[in-house]
Amino acid sequence: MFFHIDTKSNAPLYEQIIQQVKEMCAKGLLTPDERLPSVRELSSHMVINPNTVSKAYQELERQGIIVTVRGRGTFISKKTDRTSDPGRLKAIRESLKEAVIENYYAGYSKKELIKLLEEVYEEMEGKTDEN
Amino acid sequence: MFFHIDTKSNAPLYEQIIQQVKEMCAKGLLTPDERLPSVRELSSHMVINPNTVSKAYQELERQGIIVTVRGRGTFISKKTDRTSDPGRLKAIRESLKEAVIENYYAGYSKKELIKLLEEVYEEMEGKTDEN
DNA sequence: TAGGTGTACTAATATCCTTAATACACTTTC
DNA sequence: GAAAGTGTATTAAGGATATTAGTACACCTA
Repeated sequence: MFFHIDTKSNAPLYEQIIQQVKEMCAKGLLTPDERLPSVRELSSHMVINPNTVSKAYQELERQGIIVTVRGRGTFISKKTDRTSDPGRLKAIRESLKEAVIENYYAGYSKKELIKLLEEVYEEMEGKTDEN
Repeated sequence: MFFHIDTKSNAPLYEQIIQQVKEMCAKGLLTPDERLPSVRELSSHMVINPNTVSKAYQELERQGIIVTVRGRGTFISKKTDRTSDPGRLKAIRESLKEAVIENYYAGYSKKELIKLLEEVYEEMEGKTDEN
């Protein structure tokens, strides 16, 4: 239930934590109301500063991913549909756009790119085959 | 044939230039052997430092997107298939993974995500409908 | 009360981004 | 050859961000 640091990455530590929490939620490895490690616990385990962990948790709360309760800890939020949130849609399109550009330079076809997306999707969802 | 700065973005100026050059190549708005604006020309037009433009061009050359010729200028490289380049494939998967995670929070289905990818793809390629 | 929670604050350091000014090597044109 | 245009290299400075360190506070639970 902890995270790992990629020292080769240019991404800040607090963003690496954010990314991994979101990824684990999407994968179902973290479920609503589940408790995250405390700030001090996680910081000492990752050998980083408590402030850095706190910064990550605060940003996750700002995004609605987690909820913090003073004196008790931080917990995964209940998932609410946000299909009407234009910001989320824009973020998806932005990521897909980057993928399409990289795909252009890689030289794969449109079909192959879609197949790749399906692969990544199934790795994430654990091969549930609805829709 | 110039680029625009998004002051709201946290992305560094030189990365915004890189992104836009790659996007224009993928869209076919920049073609092989076409000449880019000179470092001084672009920097004065964008009202930024020549060093910043130079940094963007050097990174683009490192990625094989452009070629610089001393005393002549910088030009778009000929496109070569890189389907065997594992780095490119990894970059694509990474972008797709981010899209899938965002898609999880947005609450769209797998079908809808694939449809979104097709939309973005066609916006890029100008609706050529092969494969 | 004791120990665990998240939070706030100030200070210091390191790294990155950007600008500035100058100089050099190369190519093309006249 | 001279002039003007190319990309590049260098040093210096300022600003923003990321990270660490140390301390203190407010809250909850046992």
